[in-house]
Amino acid sequence: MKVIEYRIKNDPVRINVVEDPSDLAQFKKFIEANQDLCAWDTETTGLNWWDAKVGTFRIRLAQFGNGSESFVIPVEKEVPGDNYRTAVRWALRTIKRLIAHNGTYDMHVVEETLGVRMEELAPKSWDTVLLGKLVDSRAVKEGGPGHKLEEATKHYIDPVVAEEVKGSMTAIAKELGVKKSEVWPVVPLEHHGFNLYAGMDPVLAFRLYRTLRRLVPARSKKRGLMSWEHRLAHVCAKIERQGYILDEAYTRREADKLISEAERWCRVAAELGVDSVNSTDQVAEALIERGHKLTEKTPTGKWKVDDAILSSFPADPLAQAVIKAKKCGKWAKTWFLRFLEQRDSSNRCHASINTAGARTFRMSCTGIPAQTLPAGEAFVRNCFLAEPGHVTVSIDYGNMELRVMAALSGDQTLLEAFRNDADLHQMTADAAGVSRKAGKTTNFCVAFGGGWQAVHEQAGVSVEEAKKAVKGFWRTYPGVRVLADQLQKEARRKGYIYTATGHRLMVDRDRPYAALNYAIQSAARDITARAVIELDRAGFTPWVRLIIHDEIVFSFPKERAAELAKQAAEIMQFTMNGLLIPTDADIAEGRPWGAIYDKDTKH
DNA sequence: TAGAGAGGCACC
DNA sequence: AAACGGTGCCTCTCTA
Repeated sequence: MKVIEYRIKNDPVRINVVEDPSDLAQFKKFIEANQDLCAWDTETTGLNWWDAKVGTFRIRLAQFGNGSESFVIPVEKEVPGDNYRTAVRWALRTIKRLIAHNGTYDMHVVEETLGVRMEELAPKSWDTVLLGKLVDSRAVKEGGPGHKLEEATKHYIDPVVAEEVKGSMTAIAKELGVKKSEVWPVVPLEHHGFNLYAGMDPVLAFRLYRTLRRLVPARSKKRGLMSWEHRLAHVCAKIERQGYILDEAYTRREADKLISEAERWCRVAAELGVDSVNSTDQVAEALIERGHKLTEKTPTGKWKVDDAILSSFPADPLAQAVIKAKKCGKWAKTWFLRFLEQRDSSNRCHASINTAGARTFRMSCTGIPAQTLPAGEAFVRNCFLAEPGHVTVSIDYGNMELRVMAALSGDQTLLEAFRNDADLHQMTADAAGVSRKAGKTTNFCVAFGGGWQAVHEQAGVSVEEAKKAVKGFWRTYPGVRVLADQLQKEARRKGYIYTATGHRLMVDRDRPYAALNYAIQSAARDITARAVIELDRAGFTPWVRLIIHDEIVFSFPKERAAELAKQAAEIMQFTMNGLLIPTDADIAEGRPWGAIYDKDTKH
């Protein structure tokens, strides 16, 4: 056993690094003594846990600890009897309460590499990222504590420790002469700095747990949010695990087409003097040289050269080439090539779902960036297929955020409009004496915390019409005014608001108007989250593929698709303060996700 | 040479 | 009185 002595402020910390199977006796003693509550973590070769089957992803270390002592187990090292791996499996199953920082990842790791199912661990896990979000959901750049281990350590424990831990892997990479992103698979298991870094993780997670638990607002606790958020995370981890089938042939074909198209337009641009179409500086300079007048600048004083500006020179071959080259290149790399790179050995892509990603707790999704795929068309969505013999089904909420606004405010006119299925956008337009477009944009802008300026820019209507529309909105729906004022007052007085479900959301002092949107957005997220949990209870999770704000995508067996869609839609729909948030199911005729759009366009 | 910031563009 | 909320990700550019 190698022992590393460390200090957090003045508290001694002891890190025991197992060097020989005979050291495991001491480890087992420690686990037995700490089995009621113990923190853990893993170090791995990379992030793609789904590649464990093909061996390009491996677990290297597993660590367990409390606030003052930890053990580092070199699981990657092969020893007779497989003792290290057996000991880790035993520890994970013996500990009654596990603490981890972003534990979903580690659960994927040990499931794929050690065969410990996440179903065994998730129900007894606390995740310090989720607890941190409940305390303060803001990122560092938003003035909050942040949620990475280093950030949370800096904010809640000790900045010196955070700096040393954060800096240690950078220093090791430098020492080994590799990039920081490449250090994980090559750093020797017994490297002192690596052992310190690894051994400190569970110690910090344990300390964070103790601190954060106390700081979770009483109201959130009373509403059961701690366990509710963990349950949601568990369901989403199962969705990540099963993944979504990639249509490899289609994806490759479309990628190739886009790449050659992009190359063709890049050559045209190069002949006209721009060899880097994504460089706004170059493009601006070339356009000016070609005699065009640029008028708009960015906030930092550079020439603005976006799609709208490029499109204003329809006769210029350079502008057109830049538009096409950028679009094709971006689409190829962001969607098609990325999916091909990310897929596992059985051609499935695994999204990474951050169940409380945004400061409003809205989920965010990477890997399959489901929330930013081009909407309303099949092109990119066709990369993903329902299982063989299944069809894609998409169920979404109708007018979710506006209905939530109505339900939260209790505004009688809005509620009445929704109950009668009235054309709300026309209603706003008529009440304000403006166009339908101005009315529709106003409805959304107000829910986003916007004013006439936003309506003017987005709807493309005159300043006068925009002002008239916004004024009309507040006059017509006075209940929303009351709600917005209450929330702003609360935000100004306390610096935060509580949502309908009991989440505390910090509001910037200089942007109190954002409170209305936070309340709406967060409540809407909770309705979708509730649906995800209820669908899981009803056994639907194996069919869930993606969650996209107000939409859930399923792969249902073809013969049962209509029946299952109906059941799922009923589970998802929700009555909030007496107002129904209805759901609508789209059943595709085939396996590709995009087929739901083909169906629409046929009619 | 990695990381951060900015610009741009995809979405709810 | 008025105030546009929340994301992911690619590329270029500058900095340390």
